[in-house]
Amino acid sequence: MKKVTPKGRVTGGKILDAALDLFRTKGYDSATMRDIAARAGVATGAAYRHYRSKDAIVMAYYRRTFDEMQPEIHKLLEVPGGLERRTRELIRLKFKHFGPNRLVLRALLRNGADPKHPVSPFSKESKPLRDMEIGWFRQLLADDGLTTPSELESHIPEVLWALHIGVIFFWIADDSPREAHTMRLLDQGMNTLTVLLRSPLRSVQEAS
Amino acid sequence: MKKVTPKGRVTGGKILDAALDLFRTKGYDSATMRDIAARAGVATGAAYRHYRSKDAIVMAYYRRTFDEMQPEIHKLLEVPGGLERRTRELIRLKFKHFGPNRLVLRALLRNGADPKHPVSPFSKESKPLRDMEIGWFRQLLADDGLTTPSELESHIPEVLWALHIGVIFFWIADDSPREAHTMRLLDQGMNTLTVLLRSPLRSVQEAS
DNA sequence: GTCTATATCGGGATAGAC
DNA sequence: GTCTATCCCGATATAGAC
Repeated sequence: MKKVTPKGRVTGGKILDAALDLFRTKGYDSATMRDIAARAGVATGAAYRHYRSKDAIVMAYYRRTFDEMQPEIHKLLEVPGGLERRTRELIRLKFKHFGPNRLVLRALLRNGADPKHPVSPFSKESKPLRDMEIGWFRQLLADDGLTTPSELESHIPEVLWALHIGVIFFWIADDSPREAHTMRLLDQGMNTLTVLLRSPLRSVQEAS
Repeated sequence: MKKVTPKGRVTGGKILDAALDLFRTKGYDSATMRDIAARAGVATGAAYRHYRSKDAIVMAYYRRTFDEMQPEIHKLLEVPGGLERRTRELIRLKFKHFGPNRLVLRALLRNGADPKHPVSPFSKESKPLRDMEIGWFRQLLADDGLTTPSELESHIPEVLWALHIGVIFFWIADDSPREAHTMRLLDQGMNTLTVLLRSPLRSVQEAS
């Protein structure tokens, strides 16, 4: 946990890969740290050297996937388009990248309701990642002409981010075929939301 | 878990009380089953005879509180009033009764996102309780003149129930002073919601 | 600084004798 | 129903090889 040497990075990656593999096949709870370490070809103690806890492995997975999707996110943020469509596409991108390990995320969100817990999206440990994600929404809003009157006072991007977390919670819990419930929520909810965002918040009325 | 003898019911109650006591003072995680059993004056094994798991104790707490609030719920359902106000009051009632053990509920909702998990509000084990709660919302809607076209097809009460679970999730996670964020969400959200429910869903337009 | 090996602890859950 | 012993697993600690 001190320095990140090249060797350490490789081993850390091996452990992460082994863990994901086992999480997918056996499920998060059934995959023990001993299993994970064994499959990665290291001792259990070594696994704990790289990851503070079993949860931390899932966090690392989140972080890695987050990084991997950056190019697509930036592409999305560059091409213009309506707020509604772009917000929906942003969330769809998350679904696409995290989809293969949707059930693994459940393990993370178990403690998601506790802001004190390190792995909660609301924790101070998650702040750097959270701020970047909030930045996405701030830009989407700005591109749509909604610049906040006093930059410090408006929390609309944060609210949008919180809503998107809500959608993800819903998605994680959604056992309908092809997650149809979530897709419906996303389609209809985003529509409603943008309508709400438009009318009372803009000082200047702009036709869409 | 087989038969409920009078003696067993008393013991079960003692264990539940001891557990709640410890949960409040030490927190859910720190209160061990050994602690709980010891305080209740029984062996650890005995505790497991009455409750399948530690979670199951919290479920039993939920069930007991649910029963205790029934009189007030029914009173609420009897007196007429607007949909918006009554829905808000219904949720407020939950806050009132579960408030003293709000943090204990966190333990339950940890696995809330997994419909397969017995303690999830969405699980088949929770169905009886869930159906009763959905019934509340169905009645609120009916009293407001919204009878569903085809009784079997409309899922609006379920949706309302799911939203109310969302509010509770939010409440559990809310660390703002006096849970102010939740209260604001409740006030503003309910307003928006009823507006939405009214316009496109009613076949007959009624002025408020 | 990275990793192995192993011992140990704490706590949820279970089995079986009584 | 009770009680004890036991298992399992996450997490920690330690000593030493490289």
